[in-house]
Amino acid sequence: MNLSNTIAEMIFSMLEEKSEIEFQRNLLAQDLGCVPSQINYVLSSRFTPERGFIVESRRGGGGCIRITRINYNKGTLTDEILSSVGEGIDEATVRNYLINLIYQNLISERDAALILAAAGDNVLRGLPYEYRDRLRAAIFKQMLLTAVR
Amino acid sequence: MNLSNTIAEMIFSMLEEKSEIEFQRNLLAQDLGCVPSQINYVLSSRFTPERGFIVESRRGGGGCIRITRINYNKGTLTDEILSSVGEGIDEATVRNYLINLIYQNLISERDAALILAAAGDNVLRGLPYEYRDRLRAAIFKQMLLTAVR
DNA sequence: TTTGTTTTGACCATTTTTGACCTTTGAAAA
DNA sequence: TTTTCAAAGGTCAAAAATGGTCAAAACAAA
Repeated sequence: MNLSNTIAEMIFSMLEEKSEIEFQRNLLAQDLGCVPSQINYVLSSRFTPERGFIVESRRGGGGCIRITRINYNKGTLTDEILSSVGEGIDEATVRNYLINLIYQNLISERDAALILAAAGDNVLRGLPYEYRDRLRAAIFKQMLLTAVR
Repeated sequence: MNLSNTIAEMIFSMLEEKSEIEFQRNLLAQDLGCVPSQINYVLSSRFTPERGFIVESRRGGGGCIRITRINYNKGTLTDEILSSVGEGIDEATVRNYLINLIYQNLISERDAALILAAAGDNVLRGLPYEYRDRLRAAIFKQMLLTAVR
């Protein structure tokens, strides 16, 4: 077993009790005997939106990292969307997903409108082509998680 | 929790009773066990116009600091935000506006969470620096319009 | 061997904390 | 009335406290 898995398991188990935890990166790294940046590696490789986690952080004095585990039922549309939307997605596909999500009562029409406001071409057209669908995917996943929370 | 947040909370709670308070910087600093200039730091980082506060002060003997909550007429805040957010905006400023909007009951905490999910650095960090704040402004405005509609 | 994952560390960014030095104001002294 | 000075508050930059990024090196899997 490698270090990263150990760290991940430790964090998972913390998240089993509470769905939201907070810790200091440097302290945790010290406890685990690893360099601080390894914490980031574990977070970005395992605590992703695709797996239902929201990671936030604050720097500076009193800074910390917060991880929230979002509970959604396995096998639901939410689950499927999060795992199948990859690096990029276009607006039409987002719309289709939204229609489905509303139909299945997983999000409200209002939520859908907000998601489309942020992830629609209207706003993203301001970006160079290469970034558009990638950013759209990131926004969509993050917002879906937040909405389903 | 850091000192600045503690100080901010103390001031917030004073402002809960009256919408206008006055105090002496040095006395407050002494009570809190911090250097006087830290009060200024808290004021300028948390009691900003974006959050709906006006800070005034008088030096010299009998001097003091006065903090007032801004009163908005219905709809004014939204208009004001929309017109004052220019080409770009950073995350801290968006957060400040959101706090104000929630306090004024113009949007729900849930809406604010959704807006931050889309307009936060978490997602926008994937963009080159030059596009970040510009896109954030676009997303924020578009979502705000959708949320208050 | 090739390719993907993990580990490390040097360097970067952000936020908070502190302290030295500056400005303004009112009142007492001249 | 003018001068002086103590009592406020303000500014700014350096230091401290956190967390983030990125690429190279080490390792593992195919």
